[in-house]
Amino acid sequence: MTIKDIAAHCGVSTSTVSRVINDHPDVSPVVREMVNKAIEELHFIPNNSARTLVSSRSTAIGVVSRGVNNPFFSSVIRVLGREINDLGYTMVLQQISTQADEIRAAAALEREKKLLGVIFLGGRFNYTKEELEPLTVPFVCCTYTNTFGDLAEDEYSSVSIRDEDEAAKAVRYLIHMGHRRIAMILDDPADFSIGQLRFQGYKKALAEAGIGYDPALAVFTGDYAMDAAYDYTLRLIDSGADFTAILAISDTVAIAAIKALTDRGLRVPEDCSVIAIDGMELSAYTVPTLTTLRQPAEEMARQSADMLIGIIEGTGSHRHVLMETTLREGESVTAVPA
Amino acid sequence: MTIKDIAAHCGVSTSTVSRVINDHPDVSPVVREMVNKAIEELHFIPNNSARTLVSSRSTAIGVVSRGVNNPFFSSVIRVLGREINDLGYTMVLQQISTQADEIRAAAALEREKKLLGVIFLGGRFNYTKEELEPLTVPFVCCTYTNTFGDLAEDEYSSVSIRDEDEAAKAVRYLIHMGHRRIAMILDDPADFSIGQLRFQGYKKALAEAGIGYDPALAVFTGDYAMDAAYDYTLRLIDSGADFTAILAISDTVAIAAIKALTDRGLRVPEDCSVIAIDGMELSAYTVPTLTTLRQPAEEMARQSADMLIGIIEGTGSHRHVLMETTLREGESVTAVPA
DNA sequence: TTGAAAGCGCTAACAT
DNA sequence: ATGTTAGCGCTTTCAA
Repeated sequence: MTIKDIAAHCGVSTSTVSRVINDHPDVSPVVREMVNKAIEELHFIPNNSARTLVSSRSTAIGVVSRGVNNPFFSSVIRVLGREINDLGYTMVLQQISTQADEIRAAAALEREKKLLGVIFLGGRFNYTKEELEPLTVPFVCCTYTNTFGDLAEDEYSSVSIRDEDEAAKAVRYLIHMGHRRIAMILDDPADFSIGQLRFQGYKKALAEAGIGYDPALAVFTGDYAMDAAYDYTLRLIDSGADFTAILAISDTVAIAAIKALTDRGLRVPEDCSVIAIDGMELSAYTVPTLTTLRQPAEEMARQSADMLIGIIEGTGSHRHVLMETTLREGESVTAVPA
Repeated sequence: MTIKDIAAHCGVSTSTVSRVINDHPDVSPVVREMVNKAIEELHFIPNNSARTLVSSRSTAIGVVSRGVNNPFFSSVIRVLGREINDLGYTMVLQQISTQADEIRAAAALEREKKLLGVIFLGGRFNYTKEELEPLTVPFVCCTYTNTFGDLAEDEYSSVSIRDEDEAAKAVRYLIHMGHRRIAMILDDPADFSIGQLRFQGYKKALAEAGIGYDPALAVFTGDYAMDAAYDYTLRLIDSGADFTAILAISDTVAIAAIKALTDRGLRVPEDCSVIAIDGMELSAYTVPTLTTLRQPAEEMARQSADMLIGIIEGTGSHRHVLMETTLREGESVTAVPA
């Protein structure tokens, strides 16, 4: 079943059928109607490869997700897939490890799959112009932005939260609840990524409140793995450090931390409060439920896809969207007895 | 940069270049070497669309995942993506709701994207030959098999666990621990799917042990959603039903159930034991950690992809692989005091 | 408004 | 072992 069959069936030329398929003007309503009916009846689906070949224009949009075990990304990817499909494109998903280079991966993918654009999930924040040369299609950073790099604002798009501010917000909330000895569990304080920004926010909020930063309360696990988060929290406790609250960089890290606290006989939140940033569904059902700053994952995904496709179709331009988290109060934070 | 440029650069014909690219024999080592070098140097990447068009053979493998919120599937999809890529194919992912028809989705995808084959995640167990006619490429059912349908064994592949047996195993474990009043929380006892099979296993194990099946202890939530699981568990408790243990159909359902028990002042496992089937990483860090039958998600994904590609490449044939779960003992099950 | 015809980049006979 | 050639299904000038 090809465009030829439809043409023959309708007694018109293939070009006319092509025009109908591509919504070109210059086709009489009668013919258009007829062709559309034939397409419908004969269940004709245009050959994507042929279209791509001749117009050298695919429908592929790449999604490069770094840090494979992040459940937060799962929901983002789900929405991304739906949105990309609904708008008539195809998602090409590539999941790479935290160690891998997302730019290289995207550049290779771009050439192989003729990508129209790329959405990055969980990349670094310090891209340089030079580094990005191999990538010739527009891209949007989803859940982060190029804080530490030298990219111009109009060279890329981003959808993110103010990581520094949000972490500060979490700490302020703890301080508001009377906590002053606040630990933080994160991957890496100097990774030019989310960890670094949130760590800055943590220190900033402490400073604001006149609380000195105590390195003994900053725990660096190297990644977002739960086993590491658990182990390092145990060490923090066993070190004899004095703290009444913990800010965890993610919900999963928080859950592991709560487990560690519990296993050492500390009650959450009575002996130690725990707050995180993410807001995954599951953490609303843990014991205790997690108090967390909820990122609007679905909305961020939708915006990313829409923006990229807008740019691809020439109807939009590069923008930088900042979203807000919302505090989802659970049972893991309590006020410090005066 | 096309095959022509390479040909010109090397002073050979395009067919020779094509042969090198496609690893055909009949090329002298010298020429092959030269062409490969040129490809390398000129950073040539063959145009996928042209290849697909002319050979009417794409590299696309469809993955249709039903039941979008299943975190268990996330890890399966991750491995699927990696495996499919590594073997030189492209994963086309389509996530559909539990209400949607995976066969229709796959058939549409097959035509649009010229799929070579399909991997189904979380489909129904009762396909009929007729129903599958629109799907003309080989497929494998991952994490389930066509127990209730009329497909011949050599018409499809599957990688699954013995759902009935595994559920029975879980119940036997509880019985072994001294429990006799055992509730089960599942989606639907007659969905021709995992729920139905595991429910049968539950009843079978009870019968074996001479324990009567009590409908008051079977909770049907309609789906795998955590909020429903939570609500229905509350109702179970509030109904005054008498039970000392719960089998949950999945880890997430178990976590929601534990939350409900806890919120009603029941301690897990002292007042009620909970066991589940899945074995996601996160449930090893909940309070209490979940006792669960771990499904080998990664291995199941790998096998599914390898089998399908084997069939596509003509080196394998349809098979039905059954995997075993392993008991991951957590803290959510305890023996009933004698 | 419509049709004829020239490719898009590649593969696979078929020749040589 | 290598080259010649005819398309794959579609879009897009260009001409009518």
